[in-house]
Amino acid sequence: METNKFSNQDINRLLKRGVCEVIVKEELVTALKSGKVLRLKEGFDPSFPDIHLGHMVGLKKLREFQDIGHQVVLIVGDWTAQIGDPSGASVTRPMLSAEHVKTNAKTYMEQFFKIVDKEKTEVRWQSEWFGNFNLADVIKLTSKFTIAQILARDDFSKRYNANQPITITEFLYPLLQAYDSVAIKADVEFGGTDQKFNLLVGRELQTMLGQRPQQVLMVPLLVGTDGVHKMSKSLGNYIGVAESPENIFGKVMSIPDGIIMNYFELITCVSDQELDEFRQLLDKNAVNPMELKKRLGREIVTKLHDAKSAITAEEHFAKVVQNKEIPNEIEECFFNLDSSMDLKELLTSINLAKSRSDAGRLISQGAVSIDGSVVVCNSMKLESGCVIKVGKRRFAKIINSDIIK
RNA sequence: GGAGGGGUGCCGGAGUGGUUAAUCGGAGCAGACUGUAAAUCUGCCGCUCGGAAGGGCUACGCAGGUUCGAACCCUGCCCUCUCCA
Repeated sequence: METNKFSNQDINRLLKRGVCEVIVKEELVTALKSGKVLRLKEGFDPSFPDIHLGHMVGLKKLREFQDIGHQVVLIVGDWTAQIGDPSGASVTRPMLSAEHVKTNAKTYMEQFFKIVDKEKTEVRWQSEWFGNFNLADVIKLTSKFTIAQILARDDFSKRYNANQPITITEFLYPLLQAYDSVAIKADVEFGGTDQKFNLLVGRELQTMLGQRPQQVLMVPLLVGTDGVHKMSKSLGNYIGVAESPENIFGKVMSIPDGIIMNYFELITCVSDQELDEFRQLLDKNAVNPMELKKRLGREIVTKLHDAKSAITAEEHFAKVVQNKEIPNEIEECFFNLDSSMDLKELLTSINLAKSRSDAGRLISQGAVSIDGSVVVCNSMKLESGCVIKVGKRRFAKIINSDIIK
């Protein structure tokens, strides 16, 4: 099987937009030109089954490689999941049950294949090779690297210098990931720039074991909706691939103006020429950034859902956020309105407030309104079918639970 | 094995016997404003009772102790870091 023929210009484009660094670039270019189908490795940790836009940068690039004929190998990190990627201050995690790993992997793949072509993807589980590992194998693997080498990784050295604990299992993480490359004979491994160390260990181990070292393609880290930190679930500044169109659109609208172009470039397919136009418009203040953000939101929702959802999501945003109106669809909540009505109780029980104290706070801050009028006291008469609004965008339609009986 | 640090609310990090539900920063929430769920400003930010004023309960690694009173002092334990071996 051969890949499609394509020019230097195509290769340039492929390795430029949304790519941070390629090691070794000349070799990858040669490999791409050779016409050989390359095995593109991408791994994931099934303890975090949710994909967000940050991951999408790399997945989109994988897709581009697929579209010209290359093969993706998706690795389910059912062993590394138990260690936890040492980038944070994470510690060894409890073993996930086999069942749990399975359901997480399923969830992950549903999201993964929204972007990557399922037909051109081979799914492999780490346990296929690590399941048979014994202590001798572990010793053989670990003896190939030194502590000094491992400590060269930025995350490790930072923690080490800050007198924070690092377990030996965490040191194992890069080695396991590297061995994956050997096991599947990877030609190229994809990852964020924060993965550089692990990716390079893969190259080393492959060389040691007589394989051709994989090429490493690093994609930039996407900044989160806060505009400051990298997008991550634990920081809460993420936009999930599986979220509703309304949520995705709204979250896109909440990004700071300064990172609009960054998002366009990394996670949409809007052409380079058009992006240049946008940049000029922004520079000259010739466009309201909000309009560009709306376009961005439409692009992203279309990619993750479809064009129709994008339109609905935008309408929803205009209606609810900009005009402060009530959305078309409101979740119905059942509550017994008869007995001595207690609004705090109601808000808490339908999850519009965390606790009765929280509900009290919201009421006193004027955040709660019923059918458009702001509530000032706790006890009041409610009609079945009334709409409660809390804050800017939390709504519930209250149905008297007695009626349906 | 020895010596010395450290464990505080979602996170970072003050506080070393009472006025501490615990300074401050970040996150989060709300209101105002706006060009948006941007930015900015203001307020809130353990649970619970109360319309409010105010009250009760729980909380500073764990378990005890001293004291009228402890995040703060003492004892033991657990976790963790550094240095020496």
